Amino acid sequence: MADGEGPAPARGDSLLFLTDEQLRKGIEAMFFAYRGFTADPDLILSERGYGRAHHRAIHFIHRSQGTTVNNLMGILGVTKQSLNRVLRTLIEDGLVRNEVGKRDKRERHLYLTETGAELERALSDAQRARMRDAYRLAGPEAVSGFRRVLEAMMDPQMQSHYDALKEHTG
Amino acid sequence: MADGEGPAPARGDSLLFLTDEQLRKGIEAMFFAYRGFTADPDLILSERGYGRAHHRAIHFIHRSQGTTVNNLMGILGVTKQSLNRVLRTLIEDGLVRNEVGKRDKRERHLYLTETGAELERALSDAQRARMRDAYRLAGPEAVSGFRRVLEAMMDPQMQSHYDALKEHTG
DNA sequence: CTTGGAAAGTCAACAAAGCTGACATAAAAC
DNA sequence: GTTTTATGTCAGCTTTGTTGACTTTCCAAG
Repeated sequence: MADGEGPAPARGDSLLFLTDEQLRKGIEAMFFAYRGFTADPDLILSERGYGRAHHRAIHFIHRSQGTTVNNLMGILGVTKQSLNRVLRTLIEDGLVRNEVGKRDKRERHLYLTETGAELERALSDAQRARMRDAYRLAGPEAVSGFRRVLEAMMDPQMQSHYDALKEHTG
Repeated sequence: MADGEGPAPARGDSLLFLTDEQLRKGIEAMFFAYRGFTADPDLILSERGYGRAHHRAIHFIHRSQGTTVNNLMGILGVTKQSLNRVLRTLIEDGLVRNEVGKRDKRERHLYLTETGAELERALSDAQRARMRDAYRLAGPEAVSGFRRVLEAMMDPQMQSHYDALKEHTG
């Protein structure tokens, strides 16, 4: 509560003095920013009768075309039943395609259809625009700091999902 | 898709070249990090039969003791009915106190009781610990970048709620 | 070849937390 | 004295999560 936003007093090189107030600001920043982060896609989604759960499924199917239901469950951290409800509507609506595995026929590999890819583009265009503007406003040095803190905030499990595609795509 | 994580090529001073891949990583970082961000409080809350909505109410009542229902609605961005359901249980359980306004008797000012403050401490201790560890891991320069990007990502409305307490508390 | 277990799908029931709409009361504002 | 504001409440609906039970398919190990 005491000194708040003043220049963060640091000891040594990487040891930080962090007041509860500074931490609280970080916590609230996450809260308010996450709202902005989802605001634009939410609008597009609600126009088409979908919700955030559909967005997440679409995003990660796009990111890893051919992924399985099981894998998607792990990434999204939801149950089979919860995910299935979302996938079923997306398949029925022709946004997602369901392909029986060749090696393992129990698995269903998930792909976006052209329609699905269109929605994905609309959603990620909006979200990327927001992210790009924020990056530009914050400046180049801020971007890497942003990412570093977020990565350090993840659970190790999620870190590995996050890292998964680093090798081949970035 | 092309060069991915390589050193971000910048043009001029504050103009950034941002590939879709870099932006996608930022988007996913937000997604996965938010899960870590809420994981610890969620555990504590579920032990006591509360949810995230209760946490948010408790947090912002603590932050601005004596705030009104109307104000809280604005901060949380939910309807009166939704907020009321949460507040009612918190008041019934003796975590929040409800005081008729002195100047304007229509208003109810909200305060945490001692029990409420205890839960708030448990929740924010956990959340601050996570935030502190992330900050320490990411290093001092990362922290300000983190905050700057998040602030730039907020909707202007939310920015003002976020800034509201900057003046008196930091 | 049989059996055990994994992947997927489905049904049912439930809960948290959001929404709209309608309505009531008290008090402030005009 | 009428209107508006702040709050609270009732009812009903939606989205998205949860358990638990059960089935089908099929890989893999015995």
